[in-house]
Amino acid sequence: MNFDFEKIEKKWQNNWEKKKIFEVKEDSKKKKFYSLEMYPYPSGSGLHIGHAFNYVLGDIMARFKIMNGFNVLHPMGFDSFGLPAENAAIKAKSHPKIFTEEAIASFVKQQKALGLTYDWSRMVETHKPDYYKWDQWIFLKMFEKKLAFKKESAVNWCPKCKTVLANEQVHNGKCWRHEDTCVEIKHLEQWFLKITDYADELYEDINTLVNWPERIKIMQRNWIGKSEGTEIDFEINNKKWKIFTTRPDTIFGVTFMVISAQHPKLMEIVTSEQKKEVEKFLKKLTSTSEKDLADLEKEGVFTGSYAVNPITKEKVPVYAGNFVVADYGSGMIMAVPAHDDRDFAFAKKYGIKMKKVIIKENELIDSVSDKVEKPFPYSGKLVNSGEFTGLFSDEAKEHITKFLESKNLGKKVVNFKLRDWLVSRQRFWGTPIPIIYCDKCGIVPVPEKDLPVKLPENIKFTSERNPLIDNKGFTDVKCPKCGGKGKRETDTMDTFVNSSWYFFRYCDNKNKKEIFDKKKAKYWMPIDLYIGGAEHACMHLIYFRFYTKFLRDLGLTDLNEPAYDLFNQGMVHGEDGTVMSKSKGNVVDPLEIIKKYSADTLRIFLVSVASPDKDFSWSNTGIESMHKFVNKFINFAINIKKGNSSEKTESKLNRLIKEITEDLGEMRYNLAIIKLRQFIDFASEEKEISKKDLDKIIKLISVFCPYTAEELWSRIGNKEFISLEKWPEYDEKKINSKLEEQEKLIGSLILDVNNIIKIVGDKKKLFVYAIPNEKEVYKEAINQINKKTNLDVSVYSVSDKDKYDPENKSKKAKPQKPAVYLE
RNA sequence: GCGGGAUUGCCAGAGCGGUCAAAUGGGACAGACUCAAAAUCUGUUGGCUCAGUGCCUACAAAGGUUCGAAUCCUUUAUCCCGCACCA
Repeated sequence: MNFDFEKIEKKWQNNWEKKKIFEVKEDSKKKKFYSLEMYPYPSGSGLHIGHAFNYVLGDIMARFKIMNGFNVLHPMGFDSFGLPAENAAIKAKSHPKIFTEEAIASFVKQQKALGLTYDWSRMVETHKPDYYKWDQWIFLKMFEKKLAFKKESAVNWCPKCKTVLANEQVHNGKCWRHEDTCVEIKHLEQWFLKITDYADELYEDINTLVNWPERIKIMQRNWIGKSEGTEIDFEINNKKWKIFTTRPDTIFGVTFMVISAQHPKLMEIVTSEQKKEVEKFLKKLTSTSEKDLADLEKEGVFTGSYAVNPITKEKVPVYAGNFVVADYGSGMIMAVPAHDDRDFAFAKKYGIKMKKVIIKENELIDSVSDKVEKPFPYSGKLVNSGEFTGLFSDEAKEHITKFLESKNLGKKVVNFKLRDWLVSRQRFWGTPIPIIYCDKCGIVPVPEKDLPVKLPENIKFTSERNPLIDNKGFTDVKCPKCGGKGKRETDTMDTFVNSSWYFFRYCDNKNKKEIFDKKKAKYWMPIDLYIGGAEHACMHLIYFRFYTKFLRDLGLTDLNEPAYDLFNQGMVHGEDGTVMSKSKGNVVDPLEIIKKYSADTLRIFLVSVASPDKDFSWSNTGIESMHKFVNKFINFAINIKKGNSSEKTESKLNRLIKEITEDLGEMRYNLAIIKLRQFIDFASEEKEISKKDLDKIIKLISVFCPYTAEELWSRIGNKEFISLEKWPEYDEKKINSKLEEQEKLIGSLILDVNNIIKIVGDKKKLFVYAIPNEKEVYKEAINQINKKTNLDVSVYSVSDKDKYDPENKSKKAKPQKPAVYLE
């Protein structure tokens, strides 16, 4: 067989490219489908098998949709700003752009090899000024609306990345890029995006994402962390201080207060007598900050001040504590040691008194002792709570809050765990923040007409710090307001900014006048199917929702959400079942696989092992066998005689089309492939098949194996690209259930015969005794039975007088179960 | 600690109330072809019984719901993944 995969792949790649068949335009007459895989960071080590899996999943859907008449937008781009390229450049004393563009070229080459239906004319590269210009533009819009702002706060600093990180980029106290590196807490002035303004909407709209995986939604809900409670004013030194609590029903149990050690106004509370103690404590904190945060014991120190409980008017001591989060709520809490585990631990340690105010609902008030042996942090019935005694927690929460509201001492509020997004990075290879500092005018945004603020080409990585700082050509500018001396901001933006809206730019990537054309975006958006890994649940997948909502508020889109359908693919593990890693030596390189087998073999194998949302392990024998199947398919298509299809073939083919069409729509690629294989096993045994049916069969495989399909398609005499052909339709009427029924009967007969042979040993002749009306079924199948059993077959009806039946087996015959005799 | 998800035959992986001793692939074994091998094809692959439609034990473990459970519920165990002092 003359089928050189390498040549064929090149040939069709070229043909597709020359004819630009995957380039698309808006067409209001056609239904659109936006199929998107998360764009990669173009790392120097190239495309790995996980990328390949990701892209193939999306590509199969894209191809399926194209063939079903959709106008399919299937673009690809690169998240090409970022640290690895910068670090490589520092090492080689070069420019990150060089590394980045080399890496992109190699990515593109590999992606093209995979036979993907990308519209390359829409490629987006975030490190190019014509892209990041619009990052800056959005930043200015946010600045205008006070959503981009600068503030000093305690921030996460990764000593390895030498930059600050967003909350989302800190996992277990470590940097997301450096599992072995604890982040440090630094107090710095940094740029933030006010994502918290959208917290409630981001939280509530999760409910509209019906086609997102449940676990991603749960993760986002946890991350945004909406909780409803009460804000209460406590008086400290004649000033009101707010606290947030979800348990206002325990307010009679407050025996102390704790203010966060990081609270910016901590010192206002600290009395002069306690100042030394507090400062000692704070020092100790910074030295422990590098320890594993999770194991920190609850510690604190008395501030010297007392707070007045707004309801009981009791005076309770105020502590500074290490376990109170500074920027959640108001950074201060009311402590109820009898009903909270943490408060209990703290009170025990410092010998603070406790007061029981909640008991179990079924306990009697009088029978309860005042001693607190362990905290009871649940809802219950109030005791020792003045006029509220006897109420259940839920009603008490309401009544107490109303009471406070009536006295103007508190109110119902909603709080979120979500923090503002820290976007400043002290690194070179990112989007410059378009801000100029002027001694006279302060913070001045770069005027829109001056965008983009370009990264200089001519830079030197001399010291450890961001080379922008020492680049006078970059930093020294005139103030756009007063014309005086100004200095540019040298921090760049988090790369997650770039990826927060790239999917909009695909809709109109060459637009020089606007971020994108509203009409074009309206046509293509939202993303119909977004495929990527689950690791972005609380980073990219929150940010891109935030940006979409912001763009909507700018009037650039009507959408509340960028993607209503999200799919998380599983991980591809090494053959040993563990995560692929160089050190384990179990890495599979897609390029090598393509070379050894073919891109089609790789594609179809990747989606054949398991359901695409599940992790699966690479298998060398598995890909081997898939390659055999691809070859078998080719042999079948080339060698089968083109004539007429049997009724059985037609029946099976129509059922196959029906089922595969359903499976593909639901992304059950693995099941579709099984059915396709079974069909080919069957069809290979057929004498001939009609050209029309063969066409359909090749179309079915084309979504998995596009190169092979194109080649076969043209070899059997078709002119157009199969990639653009119409998906086959099935004819329900051709599905012959009678034939299917008969096949089942023959199958079970053969099973029985084999079973008997297993027991009694080899035989030569088979006599079948069917009940009269089934005789014909078996008669028609004589050849088939013979082929499968290698026996000389005779078929009788039980009522046949002249039948050969020496042991009188025929009397055992039943409907659907003929009697048999072997000799 | 909290919250998700998983647990199927030698392995991988379908199945998600009856048609299930459980698709499909890999592996293993046997057979056909061949001088032989590779490729290809066929069969077997829980146990017992047996010239077949039978019985038993089975889908992590134990209970439960049901006429009926791999499939639903409860508890337990193991594994994976997220969040971890958010008041």
